[in-house]
Amino acid sequence: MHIDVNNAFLSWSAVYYNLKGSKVDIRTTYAVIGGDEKTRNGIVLAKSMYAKKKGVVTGETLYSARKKCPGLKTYPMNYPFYQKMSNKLFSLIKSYSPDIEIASIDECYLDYTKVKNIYGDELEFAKKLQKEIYEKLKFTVNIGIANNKLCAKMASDFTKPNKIHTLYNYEIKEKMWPLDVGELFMVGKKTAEKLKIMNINTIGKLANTEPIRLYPMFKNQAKFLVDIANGIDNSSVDSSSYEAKGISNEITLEKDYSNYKELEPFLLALCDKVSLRLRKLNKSASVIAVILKDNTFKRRTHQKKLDYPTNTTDEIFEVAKIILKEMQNDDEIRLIGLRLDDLSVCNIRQISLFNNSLNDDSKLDKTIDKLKEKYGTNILFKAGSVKLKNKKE
DNA sequence: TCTGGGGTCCTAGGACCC
DNA sequence: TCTGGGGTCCTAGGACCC
Repeated sequence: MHIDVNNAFLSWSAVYYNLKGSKVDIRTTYAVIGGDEKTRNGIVLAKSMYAKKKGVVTGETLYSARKKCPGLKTYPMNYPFYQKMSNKLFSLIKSYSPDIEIASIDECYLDYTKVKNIYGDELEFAKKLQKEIYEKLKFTVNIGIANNKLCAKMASDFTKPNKIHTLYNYEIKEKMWPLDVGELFMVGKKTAEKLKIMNINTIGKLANTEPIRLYPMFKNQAKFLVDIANGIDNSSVDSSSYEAKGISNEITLEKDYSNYKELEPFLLALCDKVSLRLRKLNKSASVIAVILKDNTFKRRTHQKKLDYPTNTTDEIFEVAKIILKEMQNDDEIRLIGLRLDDLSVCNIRQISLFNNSLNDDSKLDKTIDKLKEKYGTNILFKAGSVKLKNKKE
């Protein structure tokens, strides 16, 4: 089964406002959860069914959404509350089976095969679960039931909200093949465009294409694409706890910068923020990457692999500065980001790359981390950095 | 008041090694 | 007398997801 929260951010904000005593349920109004336009974050993150009916789509600018839907109300994102609701949802589902794979903040897979002999018919169980989620947590979910994860995921997406759909192997032809090829999970915009050029417009058409025909355009992806169009997926529900492979933070700047020196304070703030997250995970990173987006929205990344993993703010910043310098050109920079990869639990201390002394920044970092935990992340920040707004810790 | 932020995985090319 | 084959690691970019 694939369990998916309907309009997650919007539903959860609706729950939040209702808990705060609001008489209005924003799910029944023309509403979106949107970024802040003043900080150049003005896009739609989630929409109500009403707004959707007016043609509002996720990812579009608030400006464009308002043109489609006059009177549209926008509400800010409340990530800490979303995380709480997410945890409650998964705890509830886990009370029936530990065999769940959390796919994102608002969706998970449940391996029902292993508990079917306890709870019985899957459709009946899904109905009960859906009802219980609504009664206890006050939001609706879609549930997809199928023989594998891919088909369950496809099924949960059929019609919304508050629906249960099945997509058993024998139903693939009838229920999935007529759909537009772009609807297929893992077929994004670019792939759909290429397939349509080849006159492959539906999932069914893709399912009945010889992989060899796709090979020139898709190389090793060819067989995969035909497989998923046939509903073939042998992956299992992986309930092992999630471990990040890399962590990053990025910020859209309040204006474009062409002077790279002026970007350094932002870079330092990012190093501070990401390395704090890294230390909270008790990990070190050995790949440091800087991400830049220019005013034409083109992204560039550069990275460096270190000889030893590190998690100190200063070391990461020193490397990041070098990378930033190497990336310098005439671009007008709109966004800057920092990513740490190749994470390990290795805590072996090395002699700092940039100081000849054996100074131990890790002690300083630890002390600062503790202060931040106690008094809030904004209590202390590096003199050379700028204050970042806390969106997501 | 134009266009977020956080992730994963794959590919292709170059350096380097034997 | 003219140029292999196999392998790893690193980097940059692109595709996908929510």
